[in-house]
Amino acid sequence: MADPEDSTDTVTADHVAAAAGVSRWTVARAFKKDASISRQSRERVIAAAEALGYAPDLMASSLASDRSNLIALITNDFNNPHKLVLLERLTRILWSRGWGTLLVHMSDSEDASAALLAASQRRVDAAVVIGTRFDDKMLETALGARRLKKLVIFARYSQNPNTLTIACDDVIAMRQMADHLLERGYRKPVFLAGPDTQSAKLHRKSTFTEYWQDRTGTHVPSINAAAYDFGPAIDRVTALLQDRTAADRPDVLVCENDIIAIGAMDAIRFRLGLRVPQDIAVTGFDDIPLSSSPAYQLTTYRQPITAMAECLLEVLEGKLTHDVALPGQFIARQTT
Amino acid sequence: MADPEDSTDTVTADHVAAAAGVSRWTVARAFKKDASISRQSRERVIAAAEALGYAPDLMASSLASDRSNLIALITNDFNNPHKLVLLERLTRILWSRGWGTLLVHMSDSEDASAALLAASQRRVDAAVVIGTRFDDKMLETALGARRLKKLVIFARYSQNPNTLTIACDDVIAMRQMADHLLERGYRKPVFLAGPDTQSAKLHRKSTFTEYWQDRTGTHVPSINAAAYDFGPAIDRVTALLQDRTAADRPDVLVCENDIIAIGAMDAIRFRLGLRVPQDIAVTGFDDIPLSSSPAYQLTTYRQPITAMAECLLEVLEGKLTHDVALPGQFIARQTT
DNA sequence: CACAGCGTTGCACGCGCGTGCAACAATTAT
DNA sequence: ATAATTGTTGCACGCGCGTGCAACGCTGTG
Repeated sequence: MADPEDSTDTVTADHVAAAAGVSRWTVARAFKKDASISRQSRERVIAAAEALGYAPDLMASSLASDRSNLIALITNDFNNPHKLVLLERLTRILWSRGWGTLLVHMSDSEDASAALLAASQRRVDAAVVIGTRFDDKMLETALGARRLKKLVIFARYSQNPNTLTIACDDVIAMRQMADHLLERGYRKPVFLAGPDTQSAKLHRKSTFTEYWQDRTGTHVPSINAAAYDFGPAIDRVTALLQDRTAADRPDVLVCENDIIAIGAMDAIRFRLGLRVPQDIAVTGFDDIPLSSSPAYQLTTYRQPITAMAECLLEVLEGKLTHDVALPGQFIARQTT
Repeated sequence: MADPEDSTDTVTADHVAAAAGVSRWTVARAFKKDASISRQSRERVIAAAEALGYAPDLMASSLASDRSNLIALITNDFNNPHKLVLLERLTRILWSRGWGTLLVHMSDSEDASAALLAASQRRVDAAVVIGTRFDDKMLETALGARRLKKLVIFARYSQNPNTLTIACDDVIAMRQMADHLLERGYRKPVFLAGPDTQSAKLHRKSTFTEYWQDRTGTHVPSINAAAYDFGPAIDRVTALLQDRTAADRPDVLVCENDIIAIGAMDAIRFRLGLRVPQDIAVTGFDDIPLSSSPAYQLTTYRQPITAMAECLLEVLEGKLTHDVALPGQFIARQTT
């Protein structure tokens, strides 16, 4: 689709150098932030580059240096709309700071190795696993085989020592959530979690149940949805609640995230004919766009995605080398 | 995060060649599909590569050849959950065929140039604009400045001659939708479209209104939501319907896509206190996951994403050089 | 006027692999 | 047995740019 009348192929730094009457390396310097170059040289080069339509070839640059300015964004769970929010924020912020983002699909846990391999073959400077459950051991073997400079777990926790975690502070969040529920008079919560995995999980369930135990002395039962999706949540909640009398029901379903909470609400309203929050209250986590729609008005907790992305930038620049858990924002709506 | 005890840095084809007792080029051949190489050589090389943990450097390969096997996926509208479906399908299929996907955020129309520039700097083999409205003229100037091998418009239509369109066949789809509505007895549709743009739009509105005119002789009024998001759709539909008597209302809202249809349903049910479909019917387009939830049960039309992705592969491989519009699947649910 | 000090510029070499061709070995036909 | 054919292997050169160093020119001081 290139214009045939102008098939100068690619214009390289050499062409610009010739046009500007300098050497190729001066051209490179003109495009480098803090390079040692005089103002007039830079201006001449930039003008020549503009005229020729030159832009540095990042791929060749990656080969010559040992930085690619490429980040692999690895995820698998495309059912949760929250992923879209994460992807949007990360790509926008990363690109604005000069990082390219390679989107990699990790279809299943066994596939982690392939995903990491693909990333390393592209010379990425780091791989970021986004809000995704995966098996920690699997990850370790994958890491062993394919060497990556950095591996960041984003919006999830991992115990893996070769890994850096950037996440929302589940502990602060769930305590605030519990305080809110106690204040509103709820006394019989059930925790609805996603699929149970060995690791890289969230701390929401354990924090909530332990804190609730501490404050009230009562145990919080918990159940699992088969996937982080509303369908399985509907099934699980329906199975939990059907044939129960009002006295026998929980008074609030504390859900691990919004998409599950939305499934829970659908089950409560459309399968069981009950009302939210009058019959059963519901809370979520993430504050996905749908949660603020009039149909749901979900009480939830918003992750500090932008702040987390800023942390990621610092990690990429090597300024940050330890795990980070950031507080988000509690959002009370109509479901509690 | 690399193991310190094994800092062999990167292992190149030369290392494998030495280990296998062949030349570097034989190593390259071993990894090439239809290369001229004997079976035992290949096996020796593969074994050596395995032992050393070698995988070809795709970045260096791109530099040497003129193919990067990289595709830029350009999008801007991260509000629509359908984007997540598109991204998931495309990345999965493309990676499985050896293509890497660079996710690029095109924040606004003026930014198209920057997005295309970023893509070209990474030497992408093609850029795919995904289900996104954009200004066609803007795109052309951007194309002129930064040369790309191929530019594909995916899930949208474009008149731009330098562009290839792969989309769902809106004409077939909307005629089927209209037939369905006529059959069910609806007679007063209103078309709810997204923001009005000059080009790269969809053919849904024009097809529906023209076909309806042909079959019934009546004009179809149409309105626009300010964005492809449920919030603006709620506002627009509320403004349309409030203060109207039942006789004065449309009997069906034909929406350009599901997320707008869901906003329309929310407005009808929660703002106006009416029922779907008894008071007003609603149709969508895309069949996003939420549309099948018990809360919505939306009548809609599913785009043939997998088939479209297959077409994209053929375009990338140069086997296909003309626009494609593929039929999808009509899905009748409870909102009509 | 000479010299140090500094800002600026040029250059050899290499990053890891692909292309196209030439040389070579293995196989078959004459 | 020799020549022609096919299959297999090796290699020079280059892709576009970064790194580190050496050389250059300029200013100001003794």
